[in-house]
Amino acid sequence: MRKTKQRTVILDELRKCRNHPGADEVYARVRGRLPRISLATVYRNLELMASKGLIRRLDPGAGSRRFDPVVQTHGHFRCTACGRLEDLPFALKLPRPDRRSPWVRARVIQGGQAEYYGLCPGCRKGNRQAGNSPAC
Amino acid sequence: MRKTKQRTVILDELRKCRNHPGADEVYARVRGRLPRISLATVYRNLELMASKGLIRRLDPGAGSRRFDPVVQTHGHFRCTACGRLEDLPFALKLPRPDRRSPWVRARVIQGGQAEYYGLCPGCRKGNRQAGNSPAC
DNA sequence: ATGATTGCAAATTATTTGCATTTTA
DNA sequence: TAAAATGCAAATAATTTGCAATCAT
Repeated sequence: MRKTKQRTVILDELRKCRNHPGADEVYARVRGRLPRISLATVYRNLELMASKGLIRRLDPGAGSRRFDPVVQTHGHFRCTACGRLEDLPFALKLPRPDRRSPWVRARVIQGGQAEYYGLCPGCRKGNRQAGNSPAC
Repeated sequence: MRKTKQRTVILDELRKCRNHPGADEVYARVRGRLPRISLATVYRNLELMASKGLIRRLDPGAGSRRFDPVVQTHGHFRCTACGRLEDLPFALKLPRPDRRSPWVRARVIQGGQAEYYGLCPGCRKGNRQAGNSPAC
């Protein structure tokens, strides 16, 4: 991974941000220092740095918004290779935020969700293609 | 909320799915029973039912993929009104999955993440617009 | 009858890709 | 000087919206 001006500034701006910004916001900030940078470069570098473990990508790596018929809170497992999302076979609950805390009192906590990620049985074995067995 | 054939079938198909499908997959399944349904109807109904608490929407409600300069696992809080994503001011860690479990042994668990969601201080007070104070 | 809901098509938004041109190591 | 990275524009995806027609209450 070569050191480029763009990469350096993107990482630097992201680090200055308390925001967990999206690519569009990083782009806006970086443009203040590198007016000729392109949005594609920002996308490419964020993904690259995330894949190298230099930064962290939140939200699903690919695909679309998912829906769950089960409303009750429960944990999930997401395959980073094929995108499959499944229920955990064991209970996983987040601690209820302490209502005494000023931070908590300043907002309305409606709920929470947690997920593990990694490779599902199929992708672990090598056939790591998106859309592995739709399995309904 | 009126009872329509489309709505009924969408919910029914979602419930038959162990998949946590996206709108596109629900659409594909529903079309088997209602060939003339439109994708827009599927999107509208999934969002509507989620807003009514009939089903659950996973993944961010709006906006784009987010990045975090801090690689170390930590929890987040997401505002459902303005989309703001912030770090929790307290530690939140998921239990390490039990390696004895066959389910766990069948996959590679790379990590996990957890978030609470609700209303941030600004949106709680009523000025619930997307993009409230970029705050960097 | 009235307002909610639909289908369709077009519009947005988010992200990715092809390719000729730099740039870094 | 070869491979990697960039900018630009065009291509995909994913999601939303306007609107006239239809349906549920």
